[in-house]
Amino acid sequence: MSDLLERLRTRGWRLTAQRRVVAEVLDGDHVHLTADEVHARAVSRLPEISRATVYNTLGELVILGEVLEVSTDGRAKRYDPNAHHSHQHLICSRCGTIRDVHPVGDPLAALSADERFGFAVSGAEITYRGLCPDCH
Amino acid sequence: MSDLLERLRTRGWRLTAQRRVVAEVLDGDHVHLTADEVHARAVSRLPEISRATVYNTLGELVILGEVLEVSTDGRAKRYDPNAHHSHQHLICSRCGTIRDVHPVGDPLAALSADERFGFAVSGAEITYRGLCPDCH
DNA sequence: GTGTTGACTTAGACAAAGTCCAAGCTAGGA
DNA sequence: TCCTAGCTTGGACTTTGTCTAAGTCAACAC
Repeated sequence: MSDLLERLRTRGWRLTAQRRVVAEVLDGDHVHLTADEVHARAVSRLPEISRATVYNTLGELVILGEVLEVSTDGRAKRYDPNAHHSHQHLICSRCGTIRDVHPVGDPLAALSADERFGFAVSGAEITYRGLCPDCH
Repeated sequence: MSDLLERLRTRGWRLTAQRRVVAEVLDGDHVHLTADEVHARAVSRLPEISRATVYNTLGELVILGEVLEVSTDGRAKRYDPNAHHSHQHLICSRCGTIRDVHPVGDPLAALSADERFGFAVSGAEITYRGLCPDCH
């Protein structure tokens, strides 16, 4: 995570306490917090941090490619710090738990030319759904 | 579409003018309207229909399995009447156009047992992204 | 170390999407 | 034709996210 902050600094980011805290909150595997959850955890480390700053910082991290935005349920977007390892998501239909997964093969290969409607197809996001061990 | 209404009636649905209009608006291929778009089109046929009724009706159609809810961008959910033919979506990254597509093979086969984390995996949604013919 | 400055942060107003509720209406059965 | 459970309505409310004007401060120059 400190390398993340260093990477950002070399890209001209001003390293503020707020940004540091948001980056720390997002550290880890299988982390998929909503902006509000990030804010709640950030507040416990830096009580005066505002919602606007959390939204700003998350948006910047997404633009910089350091964090992925995941919107799987039409509710709040979730932020996934595992942006440097291509992966997909497996979500429990009952409790909402999200795991990062790595399917084999290239999903684009399954889409034949005449199913592409003239699009230049560049990527695919897969959401697997099922019941987690705790929910079945 | 009239068979849809008939199907719903045999399941105990009261066939009101409002529900009829919502069902009519959703008829067609590659239809992916937001609730607000459905409402706007419904109003042009039945001016007094309320937003709440459109939301209620769409929600019921989803529960009954007649319509799919698609949330691909974290903005408004879209409603897809093509629920009886399994399919995935191809979305233009610039203009947002959505097409129904039919990839070959079973996406679940790409997820090995030890990548399932003990989940009972039951399905997968794939969102392909790219630029449509008009946008490149 | 000190000063400067533009980038950053803040609180709160605002907006979009969706849910909920009490009151009134009506489709379809008796 | 009447009755009533189920449907619809408008509006208040909630959640999620964006915007703005004013104040603050990280990083650079000296």
